[in-house]
Amino acid sequence: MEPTRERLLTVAAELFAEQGYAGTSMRKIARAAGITQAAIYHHFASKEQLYYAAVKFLQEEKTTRVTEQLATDLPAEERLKTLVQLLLELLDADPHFRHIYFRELLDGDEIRLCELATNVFADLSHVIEGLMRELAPHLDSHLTMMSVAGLVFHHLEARKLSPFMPGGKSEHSELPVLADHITTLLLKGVRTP
Amino acid sequence: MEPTRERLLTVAAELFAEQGYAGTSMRKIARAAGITQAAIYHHFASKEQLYYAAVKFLQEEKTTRVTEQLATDLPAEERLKTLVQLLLELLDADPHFRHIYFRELLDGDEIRLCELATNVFADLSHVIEGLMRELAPHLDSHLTMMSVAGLVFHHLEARKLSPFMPGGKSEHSELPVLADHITTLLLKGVRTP
DNA sequence: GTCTATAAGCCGATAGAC
DNA sequence: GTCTATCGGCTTATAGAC
Repeated sequence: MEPTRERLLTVAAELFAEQGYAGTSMRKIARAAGITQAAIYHHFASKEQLYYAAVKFLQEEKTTRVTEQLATDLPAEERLKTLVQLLLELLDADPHFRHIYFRELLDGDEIRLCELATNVFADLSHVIEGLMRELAPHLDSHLTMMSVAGLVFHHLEARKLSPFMPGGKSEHSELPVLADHITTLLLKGVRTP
Repeated sequence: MEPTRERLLTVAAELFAEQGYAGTSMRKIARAAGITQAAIYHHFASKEQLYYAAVKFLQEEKTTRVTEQLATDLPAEERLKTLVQLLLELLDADPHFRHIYFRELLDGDEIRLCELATNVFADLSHVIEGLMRELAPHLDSHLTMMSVAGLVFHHLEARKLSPFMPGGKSEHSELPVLADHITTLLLKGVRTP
């Protein structure tokens, strides 16, 4: 791919993730990419098309590592631990992807959400759903998978809010602490010591 | 309160929740409120002050019902069921509040998140945290409380995405189904049938 | 492939009449 | 308390030179 086009996609994805669609102007993107605003239109027909392309670009090659590391013959409980830890690391390292996920959940129409599910989450969600079916055959594996996603995404994103909530401590932002909490909750619930 | 001011707060809260801060213009708000854009400035000094006031307005009297219904002498497990069900109903009925929560999580600075935690969530979060401490003394009650919030918020918001994810069915959008799933997961985890 | 220049319109905010 | 009119600036997008 042409370097300018790729640079545009990179900076656009960052800005859209940080400031949202309406909050990001073509001028900001151009300045961050080191060209003028008019030059963007040589690469993309409109702001909306640039947004779509940037979101798609941000999503590529995101899920391979997780699916690979889960294809082992370890017991299901161990694979769940690995899964939660990897998801936390992956999404912690990529706040832009996380933010775009939330923004699409809020603003995305059916078409974009369908694309998100099929193009980005397809492999990963099937692996998670399969693991949950193996681990908890008596539960609805779709809902269990969505619970895993909700726990990971929300705990990571709520670290900004967490210090102001009752009992919030700085350790609650550490990934191993979150991983241990989520894994324990999923495996045993709140009742079993 | 003057009726125009209250109408402004209502429509502004809706628009900010639906389209975000940058995506909502003073002209849109004015049109929805039935006055001209300039007239808003008689009631609020700036767009930012209107946003703060609208968010605060949306948040008032949101938590009283939950805290009241949890102040019973039922066993802790029953109170958890009631809590999850009430939270789901409350947040399902108020998508604007839900969206503002996510938008503040993404865009809010420390000051606004601190205000959110103390002005809006204070009572409710303390009640939930206390319940979780009673129910699971061996776990970190802060993290358990944040998990409850994450599960409820995410399951409700992800209903738009859910149909495109593996195993997604229309029943997964029904509140009793979600309530049962979340409660079971919290109480027993995924392993116990 | 990038530039300058510009069109056409929306933005937040203000001034002043009523 | 709401209006009309307006300012200066920013927006997306296009035209045309290089």
